[in-house]
Parts: sequence; structure tokens; C-alpha cells
Amino acid sequence: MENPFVRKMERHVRLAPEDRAILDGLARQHIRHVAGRQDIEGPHTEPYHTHLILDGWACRYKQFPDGRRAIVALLLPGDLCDPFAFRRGRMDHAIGALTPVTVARITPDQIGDAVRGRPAIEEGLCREMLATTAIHREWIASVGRRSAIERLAHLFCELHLRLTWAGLADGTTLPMPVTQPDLADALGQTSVHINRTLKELRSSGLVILRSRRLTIRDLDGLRERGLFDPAYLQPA
Amino acid sequence: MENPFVRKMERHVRLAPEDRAILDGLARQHIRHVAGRQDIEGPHTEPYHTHLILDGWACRYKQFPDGRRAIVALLLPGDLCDPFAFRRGRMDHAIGALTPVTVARITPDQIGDAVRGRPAIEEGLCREMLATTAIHREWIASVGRRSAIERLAHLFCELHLRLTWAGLADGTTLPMPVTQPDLADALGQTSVHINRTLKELRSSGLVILRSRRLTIRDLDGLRERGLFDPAYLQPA
DNA sequence: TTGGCAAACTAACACAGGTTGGCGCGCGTT
DNA sequence: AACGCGCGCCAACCTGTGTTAGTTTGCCAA
Repeated sequence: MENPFVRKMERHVRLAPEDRAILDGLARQHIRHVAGRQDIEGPHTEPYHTHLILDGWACRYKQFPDGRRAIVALLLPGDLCDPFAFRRGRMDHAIGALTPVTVARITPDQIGDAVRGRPAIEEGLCREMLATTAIHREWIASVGRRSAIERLAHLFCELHLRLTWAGLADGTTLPMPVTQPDLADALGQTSVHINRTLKELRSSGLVILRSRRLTIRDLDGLRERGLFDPAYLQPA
Repeated sequence: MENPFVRKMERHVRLAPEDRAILDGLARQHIRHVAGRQDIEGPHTEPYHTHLILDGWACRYKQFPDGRRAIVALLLPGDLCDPFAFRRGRMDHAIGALTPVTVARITPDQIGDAVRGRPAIEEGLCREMLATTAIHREWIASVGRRSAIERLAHLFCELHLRLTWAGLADGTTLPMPVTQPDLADALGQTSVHINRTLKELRSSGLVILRSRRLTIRDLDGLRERGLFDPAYLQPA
């Protein structure tokens, strides 16, 4: 089983064997397990470590005083949280595990060492950050202007590609270990409506979601339904 | 009148006089004027230059095939668009002028030269990018979980701080040169509803918006109404 | 001054999506 | 086996926001 982080980085840049070894090393030290529904990094903390997700799904979220929760990003295996978090002081949001999660803790020094004299790694990390920002922009557009079905279809398409690139999708079938309330908080809706929308996607023959696995039955159809254009995810 | 870009950078890091001169130099070369409603950088182009907004307001936006437009970021004087855009290939969105705009075109080399041997500038640019990402996250939360009034109040609070830090606000009065349809596309609503919401904010005595200027009559009240916590904008 | 036009503003109506409340299943615990 | 409980699922109802179709205002140009 190959490291999903390395695998993803190789989509951005060509890595020499030593590059690969260095990145792989980051994923093998300081492993930490976090139970589902627990925070990996709480709100208002002053982060020092970066986290690399090795297994399970997590999210960035903001919680309002009255309890409303907005999930602003999904973190999948191979995703790196804030390589430069330590430069910003206090967290303005939290990072929580949606499922049981395995992460590697990485120090700023380790990032610095990995980058030094390794232009491919530097370039790869830079592109990874740009890709993350592009995803953020797409989410703003989604929540702002897509309808409920479009939003859900679009998210499924995005996750399909991201998981494929991390080596975690089985063709057109992907793990989908999150609950409907989680999807609701990610898409700015209620779980009830997510349920309705899911039913509609299912009955149009586009997807099957059962026992935490999503099967896309009609990829082109789903992409059309979600106004999905993979360009924003493509590196270069 | 001081350069809003330099002014903003000084919120992130302490700049030596030479740092300041270098940054100021970037803003004085290759000036370009763009009329309102024109694209500064079209969609699907392969950008080479970075743009620094010197005057006027612009936005990043995505447009769907059926015409719907989502504004995913507002660009104010002093804002730098994509210092690393050239690393990503094709644009996944467009940058458009909302008002007549003056920009400085900056090449990748110029960025490289400015950063080389100038750790304060490097650190400042890095923090500026992190702040931009934090704004993106806050927008996702806003469009996803805030009500219409909360969203508008929150946006006004954000713009108040950003413009203040760029030296463009007069205490609690700020330029607001965008139309209601523009606000609608930025907040994921219709212009009709923006109008309704504006009326409500006005009649609760929180703001006055007249002839392209916004006056905040009750800053604390507006912040409360918008669930606004300036933490996400604060550098370190 | 007048005319033209974009933008602000409004009213009436429509509907997507939120709210509430309830049922049943699967699963882990005792 | 029984219990608890989170989650998926559903129906009825409600409401915030969208839609449509105007009128009014303000500003620039002739």
C-alpha cells in the first residue's frame, strides 16, 4: 500500500527517489490516533505541528456560539494541514476527525529540512497549497450559486478525483465514511435535505450510497448535474 | 498618500526602509488601467503576471454556463492577486474589475528578486497568503451557515477592517463602490434580497449606505449581528 | 433643461429548502 | 435478549429567499 501523500505529490511534480524517501519518512514518524468526533487541533490553539492525514477523514470547521457548524474543508488521507500554520498564531477554526483518524505530526523544522535543496519538493508543496486554495474557491461558488443537487453532485465528483489521485478509489467506487449531518454542514444545508437530495440522485440512477461506500453509476451524468469541471483540481 | 500595499504589509512584519522601497517600487512600474466591468485576467488564460491593485475594486469570480456568477473574493487596493499564479497553468476563474481599476503588473522575476535575501518580505508575503486563505474559509462559513442579514453584516465588518488597514477608511465610514447585484453574487443571494436586507440593517440603525459610501453607525451592534470575530483577519 | 439609462427600490407571488417530529434499523453494550 | 442510541429515512408544514415585473431615483450627456 503506497503512501497517499507521496502519490498525490507525484501528480504535481516528478520526484527523485530521494525526494520520495524524504516525503515517505515524514509519514512514518510521530504517528497519532484520534477517535472519531474528536478534535485534532482545537479552535483558538496556537498550533506548532503540521498534521498529515494517513487514514480516515477529517475536516476544518467553524462553530458559531449558537452551535451551528460550518465545515469549510474536507481532509482526506494524503492531505497536509497548514504547512505554515505556525506562522499565524492562534487558530481561527478547528480541525476535527469525522472518522477515527491516523495522522503524522510534523514539525516546522522537518518541513524546512525536506524543502531545503530539494526544489521538486518545494514546488510540489507550493502547488499543493495552490490546489487547496482552488478547492476553497470552488466551494464558495458551490455554496453560493449551486442548487442542492448540483452541490452534492459536485462534491461527489470532487471527492472522486481526490480519492482516485490518493489511490483510494476503486474505479468509480469510493469510501464515503461521513454521516448525512456531516455532508449537510459541508454543503450549507440540513441533513433532512441532504437525505432528500440523495434520494433524488439515487433515483436518477447517478449514484448508489450504501454502507459508507459511494458508487458512481454515471460519471458523465453526475458531472453534468453538478456543473463539474475538473480544471480547478488539475495541477498545471 | 501612502501605498496601501506597503501599509498592509507592515501589519504583518516590521519592514526595513529598503524593504519598503522595494515593495513601493513594485507598485510604481507597469501601471495599467482597466475600465469597470472589464476582465483584468480572463477565465482559462495562462497567467504570467501578478497584479497589484492600486485603486478601485475588483473580484475573483466564476461564471457558470447558464450565466450565474459567483464572486469568490473581493480585491481591494493593496491586494496582490496570486503571487504564484504562473505556477498553476490555466486559470480556473476570472478576475474582473467591479469599478474602474488601476493595477501594477508584476512579473514572477520581480517577486523572486524582491524576496531574495529579504526575509521580512518573504515572511510578509507568506502571511498575506495565509490571511487570504483565512478569508476564503470565513466566506465558506458565511455562505454556508449565516443568514442573509448576518452575511451582509459580516461582510461589512470584514471590509471595514481590510480598508482600515489599507488606509482607505475614514474612521467608521468606508467606500462601497459596488452595486447590489455585485453584493448579491458575493453573498450567494439575489439583488432583490440584498436590497431588503440592506433596508433592515438601515432601519435597525446599524449602517447607512448612500452614494457609494458606507457609514457604520453602530460597530459593536453590526459585529454582533454578523457574528463577526476579527480573529481570522489578525496576523499572528 | 431634457432624455436616456443604470441602479435602487418595491410589491406579489412562488418555491427550495428548513423545521419538527416520528419511525425503524443496525450495532455495540450489558 | 434487551436496551440505548446514532443514523437513515420520511411526511407535513413553514418560511426565508428567489422570481418577476414593475416604478422611482440619480446621474451623465447632449
